[in-house]
Amino acid sequence: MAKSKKAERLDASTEEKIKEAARTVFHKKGFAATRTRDIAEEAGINLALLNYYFRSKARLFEIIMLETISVFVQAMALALNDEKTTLGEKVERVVTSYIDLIEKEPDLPIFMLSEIRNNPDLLLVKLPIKQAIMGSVFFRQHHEAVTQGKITEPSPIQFLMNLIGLIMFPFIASPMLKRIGDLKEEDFNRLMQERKRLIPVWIEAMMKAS
Amino acid sequence: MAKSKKAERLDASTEEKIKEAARTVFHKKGFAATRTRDIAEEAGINLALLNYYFRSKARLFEIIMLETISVFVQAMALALNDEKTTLGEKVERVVTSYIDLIEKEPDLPIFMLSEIRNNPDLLLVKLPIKQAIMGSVFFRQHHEAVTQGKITEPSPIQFLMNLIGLIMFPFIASPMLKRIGDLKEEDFNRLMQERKRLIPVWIEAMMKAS
DNA sequence: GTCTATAGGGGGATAGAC
DNA sequence: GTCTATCCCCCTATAGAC
Repeated sequence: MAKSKKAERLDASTEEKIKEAARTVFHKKGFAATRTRDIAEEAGINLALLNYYFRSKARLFEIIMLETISVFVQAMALALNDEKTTLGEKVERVVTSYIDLIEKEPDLPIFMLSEIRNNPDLLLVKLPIKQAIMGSVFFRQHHEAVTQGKITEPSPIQFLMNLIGLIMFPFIASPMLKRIGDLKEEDFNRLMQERKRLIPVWIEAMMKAS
Repeated sequence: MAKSKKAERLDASTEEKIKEAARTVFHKKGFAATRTRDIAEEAGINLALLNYYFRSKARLFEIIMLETISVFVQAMALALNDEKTTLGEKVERVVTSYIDLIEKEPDLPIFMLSEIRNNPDLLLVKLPIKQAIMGSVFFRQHHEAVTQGKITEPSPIQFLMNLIGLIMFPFIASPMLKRIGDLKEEDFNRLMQERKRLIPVWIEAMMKAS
C-alpha cells in the first residue's frame, strides 16, 4: 500500500519530516509569522534538530521556497512546451492541472506571491523561469495564431496574466469571496470545478474580442 | 495650495503622522514582518509615542486594516450601486478606478488578501460587505440581463471573480510577471493602462460565451 | 505630549549530555 | 542523531523625567 502523501509518514527520515512540516507551516503562515518551534512541533521532533539539519530558519525557508516555485513553474512549463497539443489544449491542461493542484494545497498561490514580494531577486534568479515561459512552444503557437488572424489579442503577456489570474485569483481571494457570497467550502469547490470548463471557453472568447 | 497626499506632511498631527507611517509600512511588509520601530522611524517620532496614541501594535494594525478594506469596498460598492449606469458602464468604472488606485498603491491588494487570510473572521465581520455587494443595483441588473438572454453566464459570483481577478491579479503577481516578461516599471504600467480599455471588452465577450 | 531608559518576554540558535 | 537546558538578541510595551 502506497503511503499517504499528506499523512504523518512516521517512517520518513527526520530530515524529510522536518521539510514536510516546514512546508505546511510556511505555506500557511508565511516566513515572518512562522516560529521554528511551530515547525518542530508539527514535525514531532525537537527544536534543536531543525538547526542540526538546516542550520537556520532562513536556510530552511529558502529550500522550501525554491521547491514550491519549482513545482509551480514546472507544471506550467511542461504544459506550455508540449509539441503535440494545440493552443486551446494547452489552456485546458494548464487550467485543469492548476485547479486540481491548488484545491489540494489552497495556501500555495498566496504564499508564493506574497513571499516573492519580500524576496524579489534572491529567489527568482536561481530558476530558469523566463526561458521556460518565453521560449516555449506556447509562445510560438500564440505568435502564429496572431499572424494568421485566428486571435486578435497581440500580447502573450496579457494572455498569460488573464489565464493565470482567472485560475488563481479566486483561491487567493477565497476568504473574502466566501464571506461575500455566503459560500461554504463545498459551494466554493463546486464553483472552482465549473471553472475548469468555463475558463478555456472564456479565454477563447476574450482572445477574439480585443 | 493643497497638501501633497503622500508627502511628509510635517504639519499633520502626530497621531495622523503615525497612522500614515503605519499604513505605509504595514502595507509593504505585512503585520508579522513589521516592527513598531520601523513605523516610528517612518513617522519621524519616538517609539513610545506609538504606544501612547494606539496602545499596541495590534490595535494600530486593526485600525489600518479596517480603513484599508473600507476604501476598497466602498469604491466597489459606490460603482455597483449607481442607479444611473448600465452594467457595462459599471464594469468600466470599477476597472478604471481600481487600476488608478492600485497603480498609486501597488501593495494594497496583496496586503489585504494575505492579511485577511490570517484574520478571516475578526476583520470582515465589522463591515457590511455582503449587503453592499449582494444587494447592489449591479446584482439586480445582472439578474435582469440573464433573464432577458443578454448574457449567458448565470452566476454573478463568477462574474465578480473574473472582474476583480482581471484587475488585481497582474498587480499581485507583478514581481514575477516583470521577471518573466522582462518588463520595466514603465512597461508594466503601460500594460495596466491598456487593460483599462481591454478588460471591459473581455468581460463582455466572456459573459456571452459561457 | 514627547522623550530616554529599561523592563519583560519571545524566539532563533547553540552547548553539551546521552 | 536526538534530546534538555540555556544563551542572547531583538522587539514590544511601559515607567518616569521633562
